Amino acid sequence: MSHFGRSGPPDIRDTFSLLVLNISFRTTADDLFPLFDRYGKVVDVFIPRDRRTGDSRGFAFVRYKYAEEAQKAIDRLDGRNVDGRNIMVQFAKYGPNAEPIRKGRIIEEAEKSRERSRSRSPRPRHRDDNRDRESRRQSRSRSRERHGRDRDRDYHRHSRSRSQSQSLSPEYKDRRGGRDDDKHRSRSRSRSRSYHSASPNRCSASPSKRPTPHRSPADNGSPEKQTNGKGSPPSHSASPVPHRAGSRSPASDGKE
DNA sequence: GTTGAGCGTT
Repeated sequence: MSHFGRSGPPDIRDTFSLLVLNISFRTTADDLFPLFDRYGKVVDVFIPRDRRTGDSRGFAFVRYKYAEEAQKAIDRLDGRNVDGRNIMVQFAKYGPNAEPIRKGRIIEEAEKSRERSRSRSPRPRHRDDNRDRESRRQSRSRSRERHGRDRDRDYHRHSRSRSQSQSLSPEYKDRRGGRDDDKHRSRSRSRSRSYHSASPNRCSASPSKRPTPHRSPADNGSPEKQTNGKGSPPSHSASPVPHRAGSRSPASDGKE
């Protein structure tokens, strides 16, 4: 029972994946198994680890055999204090193979055909009510990236095209002299996490609305204006020598 | 020893 995630996925044919977030970094699958297993039949528990360090990322995946048990576990374990941290249990949105998951269950072709006219609603009894989930921590930490686990992906992204510089230095913004626009740009601090397959319903945005607002051509024409106008690159520093109170020289360094 | 948004492996 302690070999979760060591032999790969056992069988995700009809298993419901639950995503457990906000778990302690010390929490292991073995610790979550008894907690979730008491509410239903847990098929497997997996906690993604870091490739470099191998530490837990802070979230785990619990696969249930039945959705009803999974839902019960969510309602029971969601917001529960585990290892000193309030864990958040919810249905997984994406599958291990980048497959879309519906209510924690991987969408299969067979099921899609079945939706033609079969079960009206698998669970029409209750709806996802945001009772105390809304009380989840609003204060999102400013530091989304601690070590840079997305660094690998961003690294490649930068190589392709960094038209939209996510990290805009304040100095660079002053150079352009357009702070107002920056504010708007700062608003859309989307992580730009383009998944392989996004939900169609969510992508049903108006075509007229441009998802990627390009900056005004005027800004592009004169992205930066140097007061000197000489065209000196900003990389060059204007203050070469940081003279100190007693500018010591190698020639007269004999005395302190 | 630390961190704290999110979506997964043999």
